[in-house]
Amino acid sequence: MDTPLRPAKVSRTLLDRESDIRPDRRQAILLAAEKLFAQSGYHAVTIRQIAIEAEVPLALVGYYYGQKHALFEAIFEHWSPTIDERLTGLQSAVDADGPELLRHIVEAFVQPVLRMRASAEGEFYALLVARELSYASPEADRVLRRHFDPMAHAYIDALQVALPHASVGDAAWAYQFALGALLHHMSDQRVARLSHGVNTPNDVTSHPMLVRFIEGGIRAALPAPAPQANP
Amino acid sequence: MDTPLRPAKVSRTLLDRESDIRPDRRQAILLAAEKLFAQSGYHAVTIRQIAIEAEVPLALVGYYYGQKHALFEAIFEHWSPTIDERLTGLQSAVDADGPELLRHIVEAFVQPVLRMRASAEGEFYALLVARELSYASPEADRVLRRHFDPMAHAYIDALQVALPHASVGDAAWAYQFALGALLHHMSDQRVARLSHGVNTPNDVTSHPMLVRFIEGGIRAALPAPAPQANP
DNA sequence: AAAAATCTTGTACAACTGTTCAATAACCGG
DNA sequence: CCGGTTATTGAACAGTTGTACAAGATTTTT
Repeated sequence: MDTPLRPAKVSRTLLDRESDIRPDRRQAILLAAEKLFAQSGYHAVTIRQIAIEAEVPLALVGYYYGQKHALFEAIFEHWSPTIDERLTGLQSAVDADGPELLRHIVEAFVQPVLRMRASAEGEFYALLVARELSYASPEADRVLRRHFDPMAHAYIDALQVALPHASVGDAAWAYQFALGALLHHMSDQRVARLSHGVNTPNDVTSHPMLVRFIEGGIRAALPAPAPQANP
Repeated sequence: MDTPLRPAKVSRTLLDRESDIRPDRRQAILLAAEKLFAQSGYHAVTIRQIAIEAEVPLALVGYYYGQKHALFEAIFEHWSPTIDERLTGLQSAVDADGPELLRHIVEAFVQPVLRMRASAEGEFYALLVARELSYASPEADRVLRRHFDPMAHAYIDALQVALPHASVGDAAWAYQFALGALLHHMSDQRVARLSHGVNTPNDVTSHPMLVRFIEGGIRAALPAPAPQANP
């Protein structure tokens, strides 16, 4: 029933020497699970596949993470500091205020995710978030409520600061539209095909386009009396 | 190896009497699979669950549809006429032309899907499309290429007609952003929670907001010299 | 009514699933 | 070097999975 929760690291004298003496197989399992879950989905991946990808024996997966759904949730627990970073980044944008507040909010919304998707470490986590959290499964629901709902509320509140005439409902709709554009941009693999090879999935020129799309979309969707003074 | 492909209906004398004499268990299986696949995902659903949902014995699923992936693809084959309808709807919008062409294209893009999501028959199919086709699995890839790529190309071409200064790449990015907003709006189940109960998933007031979001987003994302004459 | 085609069903199987456990090895502070 | 903790491993378990098959029931055609 009770599986060893992070039993190792605390008793090691020198964490720096870990990589010299023994490879960190705990993290290897987490990375393998992250990659495979992102590529094929939670239920399509077996623990044996994860063990093979991580190059560890099967039983070690259960030793470190217990049941399969605990391994799934451990991935999001591992990345939860990045959510705090996103929240502070949003807070800076809101505190700065100014006439271009909405654009700064959108940039704080989009850029950390795009950077994560482009990095080698965060590539599969970004894919995982985009693909796997849309289901109404108990696992996805728990992850959403625990890790992502607070951030969503923060962005919705920020949108209302930037657009005072928008109601909570309007801001929530706008957030949902923006989130959809962002998440689909993470996981889409057709863009090269559909553009006849012109676009590539990680093309940086798409980043400012996505920011303008979301900002312009929000301005057009919400009934704003006068977004920029023009008397 | 070879399973009976639609063996029944052709030999029936009166299709109208079918419902009187015997229930259409073939369609019951398809509907059950559609519902369960949409709710939990392809790999999370077992053939036994489908059989129970359809109230048929287990072996009947394999009798009608063969292997599991064939049942999955049969769902999209069943709905393929709706894609033709969307294509003709887009063609009408493009043919009409006029100064508000972009808005009509966006409406032709959004409205059939929203209507399908709101209907009792198409509810789960819309969910299925939004959730299950983002993976790089062989099944999803085949469905995308066969059923959805042609429609995507048609919309990208239409966007270039409405915005002559946009390149193929620009139009493809815009289509991807718009598709993301639309698909996430189909599958999201947090909107009530995030809006503190103000919004509901099938609230019709969100429809014009989504249209304005996508149209305004495209206009802002793409470098348009003068979308509306204003000398 | 006989024959052929189609539909229905219980049952079985081999492969795979997540999970557990006892035994062994490695490491640690003392 | 020694007890105690942690890590590692192969093996096995019971349950579930997709799929196939033969036998029977029903309908359609001849």
